[in-house]
Amino acid sequence: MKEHLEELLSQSLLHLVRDGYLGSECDIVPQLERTRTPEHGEFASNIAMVLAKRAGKPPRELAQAIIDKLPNSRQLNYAEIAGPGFINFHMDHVALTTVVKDILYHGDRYGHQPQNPDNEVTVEFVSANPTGPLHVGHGRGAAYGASLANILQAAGYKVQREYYVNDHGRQMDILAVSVWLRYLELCGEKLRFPDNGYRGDYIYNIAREVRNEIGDKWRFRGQDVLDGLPPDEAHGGDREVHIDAFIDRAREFLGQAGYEVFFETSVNSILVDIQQDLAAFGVKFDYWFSEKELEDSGALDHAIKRLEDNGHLYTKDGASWFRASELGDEKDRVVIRENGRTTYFASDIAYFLNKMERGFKKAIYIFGADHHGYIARLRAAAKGLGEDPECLEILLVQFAVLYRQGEKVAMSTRSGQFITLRELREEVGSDAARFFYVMRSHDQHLDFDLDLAKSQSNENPVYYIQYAHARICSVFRNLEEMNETHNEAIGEAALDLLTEPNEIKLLRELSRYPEAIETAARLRAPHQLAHYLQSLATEFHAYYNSHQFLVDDENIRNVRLNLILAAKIVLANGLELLGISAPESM
RNA sequence: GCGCCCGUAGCUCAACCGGAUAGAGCAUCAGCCUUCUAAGCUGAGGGUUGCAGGUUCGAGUCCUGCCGGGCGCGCCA
Repeated sequence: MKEHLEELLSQSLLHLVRDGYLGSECDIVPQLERTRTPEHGEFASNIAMVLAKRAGKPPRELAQAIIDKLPNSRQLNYAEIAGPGFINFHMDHVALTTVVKDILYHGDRYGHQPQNPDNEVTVEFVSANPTGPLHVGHGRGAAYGASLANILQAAGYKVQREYYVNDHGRQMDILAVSVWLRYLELCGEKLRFPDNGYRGDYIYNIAREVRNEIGDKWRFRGQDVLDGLPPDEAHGGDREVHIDAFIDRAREFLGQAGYEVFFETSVNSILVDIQQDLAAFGVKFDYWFSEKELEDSGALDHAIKRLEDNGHLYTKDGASWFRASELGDEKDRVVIRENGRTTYFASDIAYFLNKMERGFKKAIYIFGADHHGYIARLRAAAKGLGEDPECLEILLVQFAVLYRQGEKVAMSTRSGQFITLRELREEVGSDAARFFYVMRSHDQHLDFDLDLAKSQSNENPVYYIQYAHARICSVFRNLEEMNETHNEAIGEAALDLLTEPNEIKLLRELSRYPEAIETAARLRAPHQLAHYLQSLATEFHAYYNSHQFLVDDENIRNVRLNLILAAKIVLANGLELLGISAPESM
């Protein structure tokens, strides 16, 4: 409906340009937007006010000229000037009822654009280090990323969902050592656990796993392990120095083979856990990208060489630096350390280049708000690589702050004090959690009241939407019990009977779905879809309460069934994109 | 100190390149189940969009300053 109007407007403007009314050039795309109130019709355009200066005419006069040149259309009832120069478009009834036909015809494809293979994007999200289970902070990124990816796909993008696995760095070493220490404890050794180690219960579980596999093969006397290590923070030392010495000690005692057992088992065990967790949350990835792979495949060297060739690297203090400050970052960045190892940032650069070389037009990154420093850094990297920085898009998801009994819940992975995504899912359910996470704009802080989510889960807005879907299903069940069938053809022939105010409002809402998808995709705003579904459910519930569907008159009955079937389809489509189930009954 | 994000109803939040009378839910108050699921519906009250300027036909939205909150500023990952 909107597209049709845009076409009409463009033709009118074209006429005016040809007649010399608007001056030489007119490349302005007509802006159409939904009106706030029905008195202003379905759509309004401010085009006359925008072009008034250029045309040298008062806005209202220009508006009249535009209206005069509008081609005839049976969908458009009339257009009128309002206020300072708005053009309000009042649609014909047939334009609204056609929507029902469209929806029943297209089914779960309604409102979704055909996939354009030339518009390929990669969306990277979650990418949490495999050092522990996902917590509720990761949940928001997961829900947001998954929903956004689905919405982009519905809007016609070809989407690849990626998870970057940091299976390489020092944090992983700390993890392996933490597991080894817990393993020694299980063997009966008494050791002091480092301040900087990972403390969660899951570390014990992995240690137990290793021990079940290989018994006491890697047991050493606790005293020998600790002997001569620099003091930990609690004893007046430096926790980083202490843990690094511990890592060296582990490599020394365990040897290459033994160290790998702890390292690999830890990473794999946690990764599998994360994968299962996300799958149960309805979040699927097309590609789990391994950081280690970057080094092994030569992609890392390749990217660094590209920077070098482009003249963006220099050497200082034995390290290799990227001249990021000349490309918009606040300071230069090390890519190869004095000790010869590449930095985490070097991997980021290589990964981005890899994405571009795989042919993506756009690489979308979804990061937690604490990563905002990455924006300038990665953009500099893109420029340094000679890639278009416009291909890089970083979306920051603000923190979800948990509240329990009115108190902020403190969280830290290292201390093992966090609420896991799994716990949240089990407590409030996947559907409610998915909805809560995306019902707010991603750039807003999210207050997640656990007690409220748990105790009052029946009042979650998600149930309101699902209930609308279930009610419609119930109507059709009742129809069957009455030994009646729904005849869509009769309904379609009777579309002009949909004249009740509640029906008009529902029709209007249904016609807005394609626009909601388009807006949500363009603004990277799944919450737009969440809000749309809420107001669609509102219109349905209002209709349900004011009119009977299963009436004797077969024209009215069937046309109303057509309408609510259309509503059911759109509700299910929208919920699907948000990763939420559409139950047949509740 | 420097940088990024945010500030809208009692609470949690919407408001699509700057558009018309700033909207929902929760909470509060008053109503609606002999008929398709009351996890529902109808109605009411509730606002100087943090403050002060500026830009223009028009500002919650853009610019400047201030106030308040969050986060970030490693040869960490």
